[in-house]
Amino acid sequence: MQTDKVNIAIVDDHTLFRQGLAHLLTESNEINVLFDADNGADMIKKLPAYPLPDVILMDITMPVMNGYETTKWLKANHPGVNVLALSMFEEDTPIIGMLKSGAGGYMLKQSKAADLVNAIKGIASQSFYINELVSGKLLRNIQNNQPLKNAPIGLNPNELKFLELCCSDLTYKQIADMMNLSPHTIDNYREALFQKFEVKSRTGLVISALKNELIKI
Amino acid sequence: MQTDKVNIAIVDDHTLFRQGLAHLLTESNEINVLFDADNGADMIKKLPAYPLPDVILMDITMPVMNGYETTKWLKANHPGVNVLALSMFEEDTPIIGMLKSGAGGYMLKQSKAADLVNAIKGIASQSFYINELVSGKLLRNIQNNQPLKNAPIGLNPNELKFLELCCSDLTYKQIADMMNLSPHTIDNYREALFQKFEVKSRTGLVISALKNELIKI
DNA sequence: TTAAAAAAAGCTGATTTCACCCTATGCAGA
DNA sequence: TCTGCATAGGGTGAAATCAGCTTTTTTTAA
Repeated sequence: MQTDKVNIAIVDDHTLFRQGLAHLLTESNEINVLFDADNGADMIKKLPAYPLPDVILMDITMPVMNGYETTKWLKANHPGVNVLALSMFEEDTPIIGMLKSGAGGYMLKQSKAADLVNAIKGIASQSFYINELVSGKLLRNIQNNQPLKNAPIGLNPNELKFLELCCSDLTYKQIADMMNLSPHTIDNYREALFQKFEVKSRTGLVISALKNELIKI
Repeated sequence: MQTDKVNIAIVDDHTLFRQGLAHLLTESNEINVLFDADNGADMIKKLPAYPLPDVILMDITMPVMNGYETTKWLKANHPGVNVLALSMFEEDTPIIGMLKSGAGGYMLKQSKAADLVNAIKGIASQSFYINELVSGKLLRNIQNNQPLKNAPIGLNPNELKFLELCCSDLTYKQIADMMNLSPHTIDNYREALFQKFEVKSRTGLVISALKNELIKI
């Protein structure tokens, strides 16, 4: 019946995906899509105009305000709203990162629609939804009992800026100039990021950053 | 009326996107989605089971068989079927590349649904659909009258394999070992690809390959 | 079968990147 | 006040990467 429907919102920067998903979910008759938004900032702007959603489907990499920040904002300002992360990648970092930011579940865009509907219903009723993908990561996290990337998203604004400039044909020297910093300082950033991402080359860094949905190309 | 509907198929490896889009387009009442497929090989398998589509919406980067190959196969085996490329990027290379492969149009996944419906109807009736994105590229192609990347997709299997291995933490030496080639030969590939992509570093190469939808991470 | 083209392998040197070493400053908490 | 920590800056040397050119082998086409 109408009143039992789960009210959701969708935040993703690809219009066709977002609107397509809205139609797909609406057809399930168990979900009501209140609104959709292009990115976190857009969502914050639209939020007051609608009833508070039960669940928000959240993309991670988006322009202006990404999924990590937006989820943290939601938990600070509307702790009752549940967040279900939607991503293309199944790396440790974005999964743990989104959960730590406050998401109650993590689904791949390669999922089947029925599984997504289940996840939305689960998260609406229990505030979390642990699928195999997530439980596997959590289990390994415990079994290895080393903290296993539980704080890998801690990038300061300068490091993030550097990371973005890394994804280009620019040399480190050129990046240093663009950021008005000494090449040595840039080298510190490089060093720090190599350790955080456990990579040995700039290329590895770029690939990791993309898979961890920290940057967008 | 029913019989005027445009029959289409959707080929894309992200299930939620593909199915969402199918629902979205079905609602327009002008489009009938016959079937969808995970990649080119899957499409070829499913094609005989349905009436021949008027238009096929084609993603570019897909596992097993990508959009370029699949479009070429369609033009060779079912020249009457129109292909509309769907991509996240607006680089020259994939646009020109898909058009050369035989696509009749090119749309971004950031497009609005109404624009996509227009493109589908246009391509169904005229076999092509030239939006601003495509016409701009074509115009520049003529104005600069240098061939402007009209043959940038010409990678042999070894180069493609090398390109994929480049998107990692591996050193060139390790790549040479994995491909059972001398590091010097690898250096030749690197040199050739740097020229084709007009880049000066391995990082630039990786970013270009991703934007040109030649590889998938 | 011979010439041309392409692929593979090689060399050298300049530049960039990588890995470790260090110091100084400012700020928060014990 | 002292300590720890994060940020910023600096230096050195080894390794990897980049750029350009040459040679050999294989394939293709005339």
